Amino acid sequence: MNQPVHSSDPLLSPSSGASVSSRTNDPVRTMAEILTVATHEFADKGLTGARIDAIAAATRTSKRMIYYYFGSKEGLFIEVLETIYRRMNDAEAQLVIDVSTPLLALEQVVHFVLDYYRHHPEFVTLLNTENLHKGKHIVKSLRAREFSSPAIAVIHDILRAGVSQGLFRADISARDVYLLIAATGYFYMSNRYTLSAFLGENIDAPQAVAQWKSFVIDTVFRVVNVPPPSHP
Amino acid sequence: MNQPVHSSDPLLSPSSGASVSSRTNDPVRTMAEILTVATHEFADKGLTGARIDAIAAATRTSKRMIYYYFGSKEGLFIEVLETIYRRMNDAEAQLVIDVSTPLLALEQVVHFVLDYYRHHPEFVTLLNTENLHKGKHIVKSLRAREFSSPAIAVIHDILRAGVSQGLFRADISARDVYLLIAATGYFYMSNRYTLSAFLGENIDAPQAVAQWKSFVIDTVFRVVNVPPPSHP
Amino acid sequence: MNQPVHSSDPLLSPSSGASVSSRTNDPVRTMAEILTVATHEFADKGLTGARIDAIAAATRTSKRMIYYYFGSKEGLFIEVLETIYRRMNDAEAQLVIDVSTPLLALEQVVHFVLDYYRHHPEFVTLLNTENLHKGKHIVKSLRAREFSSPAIAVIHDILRAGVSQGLFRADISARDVYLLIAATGYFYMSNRYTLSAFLGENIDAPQAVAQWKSFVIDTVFRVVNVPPPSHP
Amino acid sequence: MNQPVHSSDPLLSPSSGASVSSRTNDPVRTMAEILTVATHEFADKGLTGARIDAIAAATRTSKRMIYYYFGSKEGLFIEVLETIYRRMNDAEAQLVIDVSTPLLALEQVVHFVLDYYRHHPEFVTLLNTENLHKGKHIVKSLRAREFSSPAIAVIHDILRAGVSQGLFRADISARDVYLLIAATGYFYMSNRYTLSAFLGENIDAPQAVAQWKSFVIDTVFRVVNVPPPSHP
DNA sequence: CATGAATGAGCTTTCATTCAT
DNA sequence: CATGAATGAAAGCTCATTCAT
Repeated sequence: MNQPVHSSDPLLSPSSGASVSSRTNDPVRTMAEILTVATHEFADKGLTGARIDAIAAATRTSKRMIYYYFGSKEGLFIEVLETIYRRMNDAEAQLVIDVSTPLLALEQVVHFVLDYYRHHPEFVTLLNTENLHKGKHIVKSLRAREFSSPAIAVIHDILRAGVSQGLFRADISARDVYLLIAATGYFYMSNRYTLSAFLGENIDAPQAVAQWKSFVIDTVFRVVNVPPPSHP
Repeated sequence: MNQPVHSSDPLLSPSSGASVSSRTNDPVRTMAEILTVATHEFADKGLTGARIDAIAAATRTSKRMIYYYFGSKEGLFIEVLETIYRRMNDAEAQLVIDVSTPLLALEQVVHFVLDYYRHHPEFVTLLNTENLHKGKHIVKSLRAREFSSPAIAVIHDILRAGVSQGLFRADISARDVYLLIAATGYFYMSNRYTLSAFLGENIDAPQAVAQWKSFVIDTVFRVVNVPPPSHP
Repeated sequence: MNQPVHSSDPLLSPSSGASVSSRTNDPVRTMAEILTVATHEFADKGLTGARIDAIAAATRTSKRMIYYYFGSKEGLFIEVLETIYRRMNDAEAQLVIDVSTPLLALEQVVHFVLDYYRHHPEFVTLLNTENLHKGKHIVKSLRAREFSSPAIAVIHDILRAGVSQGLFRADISARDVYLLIAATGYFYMSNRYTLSAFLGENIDAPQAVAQWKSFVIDTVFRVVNVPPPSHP
Repeated sequence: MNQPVHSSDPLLSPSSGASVSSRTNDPVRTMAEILTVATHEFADKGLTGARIDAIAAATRTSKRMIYYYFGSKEGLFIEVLETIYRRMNDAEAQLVIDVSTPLLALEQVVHFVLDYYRHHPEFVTLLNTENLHKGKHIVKSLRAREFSSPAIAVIHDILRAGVSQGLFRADISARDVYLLIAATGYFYMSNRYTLSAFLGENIDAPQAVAQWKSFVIDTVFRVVNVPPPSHP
């Protein structure tokens, strides 16, 4: 209902590349530009705080085109969500990890996840925004269902390798380990402003970030290791 | 001064204090009512999404009174933030914990924190909203600086007791343990909608919640226990 | 660009330009209409007393368009100021005066200035309003700097001619003569209500106006002349 | 309808001086304070721009008292007008001038009037405000009718003395001379901001003011004299 | 494909004024 | 005399969206 003419239409609109007569008609580029700008605006201001005017102004196109391509503010937001999800999925999919050294592999995963949040603050705020709206947009997205969470699969492989090497305990799920890593990384990033005020320290300082990361790694190691601590 | 007498009054409506018949002039009640309603609205819609009209409509007062008492939408939001922070602080301060059994005590803290987030979803969304705005309101609040995070102090005492009983390792800070607990509880609650969509399961189901809680408890135990797992 | 076609149109309403049937999209006309109405409202009520609602209501457009074109109430006021300044400038520029008869020419200038204030009461109140605000809007206007006060130039030429004919004294500036004429005309018009109350007479009566005008002409003659003409 | 209890009420409210039991009850002082503050506010912002809240805040009393004493915003404005008129009248009445030297006396009057406007900018803006409202408040004032414009009387005496000394021509009215002086002084002061912008010079500079004043004196001399003084 | 003009509904905020005590 | 609480009406301004070309 919202994307009329895409690249999936070989006839009818020789867009994209070097078209024939029209001047700036490059729908693919236009849509991409809108999406980029919208991602920043939504991440910066939230869904209700974002302004269609502001997005249009930061673009080489006009407000009208946003409606032409995305139908509505919500339609645009949905595509923004899809985009950032896909990007994270793609990044996870490129995680190349040597499961023959499970502990090292786990450490790499922690690094990846925590760094990803840190380097993509818009991912964090956009997810928060979507959760504020009780996930109503992501469930409307068909494409969102395609994402396979490669990171969980990776962790799964690592855990299996660790178990078979006698390093890890067996009764633990990749899902839980993933959630643990995600939680520690996400929370630290998402709540950095209120945490800094609350704790009276600058949570964002490189030293603090590094210390937290090593604490998380240590925690994850303790979670997967066998023998388990002898707590009664 | 902020959560006075609501509908929870023993009798019907001879509002607060010793007045008998007056219908209006009860500033304490008026302010409290505004704050209560505003907390819900801001938690539900965010700062920009919240509507002063909606808040006023859900109140026995008028829009005008909101500005009389709170000056602006932002002023109201700041007081809402202060209120929820104070409430959490008060709740933490009432944590009565027997440090003579450190593991049990830790478990109780985890229960408390995770339950608190679960039972106060508005706390979670309001903090997210404040972080979306980069913490600009909480730093304006003078009162916010008075909060002492009793939970961290409690954890501190527990850790010390555990160490002196030879149960816990010594090189761990109460701050990190607190953040670990908070992160796992907060993230699970805050992101429950996107997580449910992403994982393809209902994260909110009582069983899932219980399983996560026990995973967190297990994780915390492993973090504090000595001897540490023998990872090289 | 600012006073286009109004009700003074020869035919009925095929508004401006070459359009035939369109009812709305005529920005030039829309802006001009807003400016005309706003000039009256600001002149009548002052800057703070003027109501955007009232301006919009007296227009075929909506309040929204005022903000679309002028950005804010102050922005609109600035353009109103520019407009009335330009109009006076244009009027002065069309003063065709024969300097070969300097006394007659001076008299014509006095007539022009005093008549201009009298026939443009909005010019007087708008300038008063701007001065109440300490000239903060006119300094923001770039266009206002282009106005060249043709009247002073005209007086300058008259004075030079008068001197070379041996009629006028030489040590007098066009600026001072202009200010003298402006002061007498402006004050009489601007303060007509309080003056009438204060003097107990109707300053506005045609006879009073005529008498004042001849007094001013006499005064100006005396100021420039050496020796003064022995007119009884 | 607007001043309930004044000093004209010997019984009923032993206010003013050192009262018996009540604390700050000094209606005379309170009213005077309100009037002073209101004069500044109205002069600074105009009638519609002035804020009752602002006036009350700058006072030791409350908003309620303004209504108690003056009835309404307009009632307060009327009394402010009366006050400044009375003050000018009083100042004029104290003009002591030696009519035996008519030219010197005239010069003193010019100095007085121009200096009065210069030192009482609020007088100028308040009159402008009243004229914006077409003098509707001053006509409501009974007291305003008592003012006798002593300055005109003074000029009248000077002119008569000058005529009898053979210095001045006889066919000139004190009213016109007064208006001429007032116009030049008032206009220069009232329009100083727009004039400065329009002329591209700082009309307010002491040198410019002095030059204008001597031009006005010269003009007045020329107006009254017959034969004109042969000042080169 | 693209654009500038237009819009109705609703937003936050302000104001002079009055009520209850 | 005095005060803090309360208020209805309306102010200036903004928003997502659509129309005409």
